[in-house]
Amino acid sequence: MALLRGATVAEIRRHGKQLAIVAVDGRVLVVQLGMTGQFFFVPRGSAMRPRDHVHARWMVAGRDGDDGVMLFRDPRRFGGLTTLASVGALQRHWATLGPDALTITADALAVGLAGSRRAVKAALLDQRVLAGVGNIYADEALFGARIHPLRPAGGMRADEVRALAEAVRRVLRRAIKAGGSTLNDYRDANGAEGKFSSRHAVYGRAGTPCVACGSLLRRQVVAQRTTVYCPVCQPERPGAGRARPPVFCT
DNA sequence: GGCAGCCTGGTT
DNA sequence: AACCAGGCTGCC
Repeated sequence: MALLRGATVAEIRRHGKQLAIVAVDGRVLVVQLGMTGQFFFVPRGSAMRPRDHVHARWMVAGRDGDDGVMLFRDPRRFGGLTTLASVGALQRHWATLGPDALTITADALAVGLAGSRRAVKAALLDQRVLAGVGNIYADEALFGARIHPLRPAGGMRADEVRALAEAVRRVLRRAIKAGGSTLNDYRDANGAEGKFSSRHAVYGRAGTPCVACGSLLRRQVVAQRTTVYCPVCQPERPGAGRARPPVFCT
């Protein structure tokens, strides 16, 4: 099945980190970028040459004459393109995902974390619990909520779950506004880098001072992923009594 | 639950 | 040459 060949795009949807291009005839192309997948738009007449690792290309005709070629590149090939026959199939496909992280509520997050003894960071990365958070933003959100990544997921106080849900929404909103986090590969469809990496509070900053308290940030593998946190702001054993307000850096 | 494995490229 | 990386699946 051609990947939407001949289709007119009706709408683009997103849930968590998955993208869906819905055609007027009902076909759906589901896109998972993985770690290095990217869409790249080459305007007609552009001198840009397709680079390596192009796995799909679409000739596109825009409404306002912005024609060109849309490429799907993915050097590491962890991403994927899947076609579905209908929006109903898309809904079933996405039923396996948890609530979307951009709008996660404390109550919905509490449901996902309840009863689990695994590390809260592992739960945040589990797309069935929460859809849309990866390694960078899991660390950033945990820092924002002052929660140690190894705390048992089901052991959060209500105020901590609330702070964590807020931190997830906030860090994602701010990252999106900055165009995302470019470490090496990430670019938007016009080739622009994301500027949020320079504002990471913890990710990629192990061994440097915490922006909130000055303690040296610690690196530790959690849930098989590199994890950076502040051992002082994010205590392994939460202090009994009043919680300090979450700290966000700019 | 943890973990290897899928790939390539950049860094040490 | 070895190690590391933004994600996810499937096997123990």
